[in-house]
Amino acid sequence: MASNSKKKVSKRDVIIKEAALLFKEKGYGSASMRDLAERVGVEAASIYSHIKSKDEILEEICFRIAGEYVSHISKIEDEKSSYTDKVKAIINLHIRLMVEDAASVAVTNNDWKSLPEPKLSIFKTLRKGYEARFAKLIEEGIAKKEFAPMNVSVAMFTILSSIRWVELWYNPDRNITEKELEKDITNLLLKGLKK
Amino acid sequence: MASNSKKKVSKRDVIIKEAALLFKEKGYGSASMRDLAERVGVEAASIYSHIKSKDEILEEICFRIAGEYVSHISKIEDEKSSYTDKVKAIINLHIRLMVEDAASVAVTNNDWKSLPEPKLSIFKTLRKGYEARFAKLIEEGIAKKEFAPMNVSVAMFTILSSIRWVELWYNPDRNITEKELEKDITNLLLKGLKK
DNA sequence: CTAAAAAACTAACGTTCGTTAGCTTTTGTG
DNA sequence: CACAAAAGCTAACGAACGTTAGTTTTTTAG
Repeated sequence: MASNSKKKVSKRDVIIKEAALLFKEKGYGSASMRDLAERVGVEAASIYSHIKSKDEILEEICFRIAGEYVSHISKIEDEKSSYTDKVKAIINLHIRLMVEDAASVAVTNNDWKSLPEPKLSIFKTLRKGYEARFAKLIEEGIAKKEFAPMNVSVAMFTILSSIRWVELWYNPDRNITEKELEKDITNLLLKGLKK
Repeated sequence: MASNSKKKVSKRDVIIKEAALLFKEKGYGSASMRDLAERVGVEAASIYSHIKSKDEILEEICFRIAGEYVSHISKIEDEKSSYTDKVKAIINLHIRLMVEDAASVAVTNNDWKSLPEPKLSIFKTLRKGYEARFAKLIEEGIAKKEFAPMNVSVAMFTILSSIRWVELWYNPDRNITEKELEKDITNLLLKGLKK
């Protein structure tokens, strides 16, 4: 019988998804291809029918997530809204990505340092660019008196990293919805920013 | 007699300090004993004159940091001060530890998952206990109307993880002092908490 | 149904890993 | 100075690692 009805999820995607879970659990350096193979239900060597190397998996995870951030911040910059709403949109973006794809976000946060050159340098540049654009929004918000004067880097990094805990804590069974989570975190962080 | 706890910095301490830097840089699983030996200026096998295993180094780092947190929160609980000041004291504790021993704190945050059982379970219990005590302070602060009503877990984890970025960013050469850093972060987070 | 393409398997490669054994050198103490 | 303890060295072990080669099975397409 036909095993695929429509657009099927490729085995490659299954491998990368499972790898994200594994890397999150054990850390990239401590996770082996044989661990991964077992989870996928296949011999270790068979994985190489779908991917070129272990490094390639990490690259794919990190750059997909980085791409999500970068593509969304462009939209946010272009919106005709207050800086408060722009920052709110960034916070919501980070929470949504974390909730929707916790494993990949966690791996990107924790294991990007294991990217091999030259991908490591490219990733760092991407991240630095994203941070610079976020910082600029905060800076302009301060200039327009929407936010209180403060060290822009401190504000930005505090906001960015304050969302990381969600990875360790959130799971859909908890009696708090994504919406409530967003509301509470956004409120907590925005009050601190406001003038 | 062993010159362990006397005046001089033992080689064992040097090894563990260097290991913290190495583990922070590459991640525990990706760092090898030969990497570590090279940094210490010794052959890999010689390290085993001072420590029992690679795992033991990770344990020592994680439990020393965990101990710092636990011992300080007892003092903070006992102080006769407002809940605002208690939370402020916890934030300052986290910032100070991060600035004073960035590498060990980073390793504890990133690599505790690699602790071997039964140490892993013990560590988790320690951390859960610490979090429960911190949460209780926030809860009481809300009850006493010092803080606005909100989800206690969300507030606690947001505060706890918001300080982690300092590891990636802070270095003594930056033109911001630890005091300024403390002031800005504390202000940002406390305003969000306040009623 | 057939044949090619894709994906799985077994086996093994060369490396690197954490660690041990056994010997030599350095250091601290009386 | 004597000499034991501490700390270093070289060599090597077995295990695990990422990965490749070669073969067989499964899936896909005409």
